[in-house]
Amino acid sequence: MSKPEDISRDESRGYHHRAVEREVQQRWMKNGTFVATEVSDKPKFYCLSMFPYPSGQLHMGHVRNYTLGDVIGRFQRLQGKNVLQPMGWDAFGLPAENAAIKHKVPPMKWTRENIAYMKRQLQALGFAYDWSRELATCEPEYYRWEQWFFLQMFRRGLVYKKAAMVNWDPVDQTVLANEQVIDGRGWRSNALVERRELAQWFLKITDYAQELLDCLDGLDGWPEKIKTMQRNWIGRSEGVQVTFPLPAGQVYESAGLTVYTTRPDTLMGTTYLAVAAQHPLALAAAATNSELQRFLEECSQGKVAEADMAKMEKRGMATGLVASHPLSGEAIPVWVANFVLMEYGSGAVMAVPAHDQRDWEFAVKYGLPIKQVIAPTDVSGETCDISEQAYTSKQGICIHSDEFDGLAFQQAFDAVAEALIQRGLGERQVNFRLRDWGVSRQRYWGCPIPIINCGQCGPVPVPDAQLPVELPTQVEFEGVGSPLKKMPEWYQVPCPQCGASAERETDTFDTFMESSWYYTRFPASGATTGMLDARTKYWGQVDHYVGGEEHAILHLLYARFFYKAMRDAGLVEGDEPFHKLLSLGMVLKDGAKMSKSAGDAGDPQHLMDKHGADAVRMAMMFAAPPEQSFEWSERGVESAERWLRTRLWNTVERHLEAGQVVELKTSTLSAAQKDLRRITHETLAKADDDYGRRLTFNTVVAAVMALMNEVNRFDDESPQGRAVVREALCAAVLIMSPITPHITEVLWQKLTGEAIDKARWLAVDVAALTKTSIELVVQVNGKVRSKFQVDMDMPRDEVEALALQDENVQRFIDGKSIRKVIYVPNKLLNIVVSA
RNA sequence: GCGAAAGUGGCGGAAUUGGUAGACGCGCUGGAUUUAGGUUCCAGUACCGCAAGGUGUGAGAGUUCGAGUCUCUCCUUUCGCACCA
Repeated sequence: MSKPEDISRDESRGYHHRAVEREVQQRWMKNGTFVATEVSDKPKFYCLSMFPYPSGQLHMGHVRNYTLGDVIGRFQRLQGKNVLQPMGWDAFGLPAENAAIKHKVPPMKWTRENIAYMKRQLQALGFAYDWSRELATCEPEYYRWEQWFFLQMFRRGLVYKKAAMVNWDPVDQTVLANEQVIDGRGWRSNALVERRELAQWFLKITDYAQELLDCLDGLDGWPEKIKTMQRNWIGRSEGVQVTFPLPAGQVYESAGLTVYTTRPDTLMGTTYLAVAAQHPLALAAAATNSELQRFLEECSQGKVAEADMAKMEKRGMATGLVASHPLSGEAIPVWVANFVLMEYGSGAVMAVPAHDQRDWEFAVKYGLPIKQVIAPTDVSGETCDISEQAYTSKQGICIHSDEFDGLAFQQAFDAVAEALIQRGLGERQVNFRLRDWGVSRQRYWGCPIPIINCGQCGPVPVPDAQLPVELPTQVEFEGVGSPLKKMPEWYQVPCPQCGASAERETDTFDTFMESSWYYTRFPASGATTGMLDARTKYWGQVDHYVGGEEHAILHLLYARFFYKAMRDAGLVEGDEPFHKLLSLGMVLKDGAKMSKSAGDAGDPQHLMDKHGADAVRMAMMFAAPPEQSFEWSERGVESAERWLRTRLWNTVERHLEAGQVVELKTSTLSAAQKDLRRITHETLAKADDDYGRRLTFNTVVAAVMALMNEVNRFDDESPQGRAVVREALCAAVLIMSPITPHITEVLWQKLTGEAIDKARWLAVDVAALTKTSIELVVQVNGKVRSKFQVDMDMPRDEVEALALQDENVQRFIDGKSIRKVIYVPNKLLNIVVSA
């Protein structure tokens, strides 16, 4: 047997990642190995990783994301599935504009160059993508269908324009969606967000709020965490809309003031009403009250982000108006309060200070009455002291509420609602926290909104025949605002309806639009006569979607909404776009998230050059389970390369050098041979489960390492010994192949003479898993005192007798009486003795 | 404040159904090979203890023959939400 060091020093036979990876990647490209077709008798498997923004170069977060996706896709190939794994580019977005301003590079050129570089990196990492389906969202042949579908939604009443208070990012000079505002700051610029009023296009995602909520229950393949976050975001609540009549003759002439409450059981405790500063009633009252006018200005025009309002002191002012209680007729004063949101409900609330903490604080501050109408029951054991804080629990019964006294929450809810309905002053209502999706952005580098604004006809859709509305790529950048607004040659067009001179929308879409439907376009790649085609039906739902947990709400909610809208337009089948979702933790470096927003990007290129793509992929998979965030350490890559070279490659080489291998005869194996064979098949079974069900690839690597340790310990050059080793090596290579596809492709060829593409996952030989003897653990009072080998399925009394003879066991039971003995067959015997 | 998840050696992590805690790897220690460094190979490596043995999964209780795993209280960290009426 040759010594290992001989192999590692032999330049011609040793593992050289560069040569191996280049050769294998060229073979894949030449053979079109990963080009997917719709003609197959295998079950389809659509495996998708969230496409990247082409920022310039890959970072370690990309490497993790795409390796995990690739491992899943390649494992499914081995399982005999017809796998589609496409890749594309989420190519619109702010960094291209920033680069244009900074380096005087046109955004299209900058973006295409980045794509070219990052594509080479992805190819060097050996991902099994069908590159024939590559797409970039900034190309007109992609976004023309986005414009087309937007107009479909427009015709179906899912699109509207309104002047709205928007989150204005003063640094990026753009509008942000609520989801893009984090702690009052822009999600990308981190600038303090201001409030501004602009005319905006909106998509009616709220039409689908209930369905988006309900369908979450059916998404068994999604992490509970993500579903919870979406549920909270949608924020469904059940309540009652109550109208407080307004006596005539006041400055605000209206029959009543409508509020929304989830606690109609506390209606009798209402002591004042509060409206938002933007509420029409407040504006009317302010018209004759300059003090109030100043207060409203402070509330609305103060550059205050919504999220900051939470920390603000509660402030308010009486409007002078008085409403009457819908049931008791009592006079109820109307106040303006800065904590009431115009955007939610009706922009007005009934204040019940005894049972709502905000109302309580406000009432205490302004000396408003506090009337308790709910009392804790004796059973609940709760106490309340209204002078200290509000009693907000629903565990209690009504008091001081006339005919409702004694009712519990749900009874009181129903009874009050019924009383209001009968008087025509209320109705049951379901409310959502979710708001419609504002999709207009005052940016250049995005998909143009296909609308022409005509002075006569209003907003007119661009006719389908004129799509796409192409974004001009020859533009001047001055740094602030959109260049489109300075290009009359582009925006001045005749109205498609009346022919009068009109202007194009110069706003572009939120880039979340592109990523809301790209997964349906890969199957229909290149279709020129429609957004999608029959191939979309073949590939259907994405079977496994892989991406960062930071997209839990934004992207995943929009994509679900789009899919339902596409379904209702007859474009796709099914209700949900993503069957299973793998939500990745982040790759951290010195505590910072490794992604585009965090500066230091952690370019994997030098690691790939030095240690090879397989080593980088393996180190990434071995570091931690997918859902967990972890701090990246480059040391693991060196160690992965060492393992691939010394433990895997050299061991296979050594085995092959020793010559031919005879057929394995499982019936005549020695005990040691059976042991190795058992470990081989245990490893296969574990890898199968970890890859397919648990999605823990770190433990797959660990199991193969343990198997190879066994192979290296196994010293048996007999024909059957070598046959058992051959089987172990084949298993190790095959199991590793989704993670390290290059080296394993070469080794598989060497071991079997066949291409690994033709290989199927090895079947576990159940017979090989059986043991003839096991190590039995003997405990005394739960502490391990002895271990010995016994025959499998040895009867209890024999095991017990053996245990009681054991010297060490005797020491611990000596002089004590045995109270009971627990026997777990083939595992453990616990002798319980008294002191 | 509310909600969710997580706390295991020097480090990353394993322990899947309540049954031997620390798999696998990194690092470290010793040895071999080497002119030397590196590479590679072998051995050791939770803590205390010469040993027998004892202790040990954030802290404390509980259930159990037996708890990293289940229950309760608390602490810490991370993430999400945050005047949503």
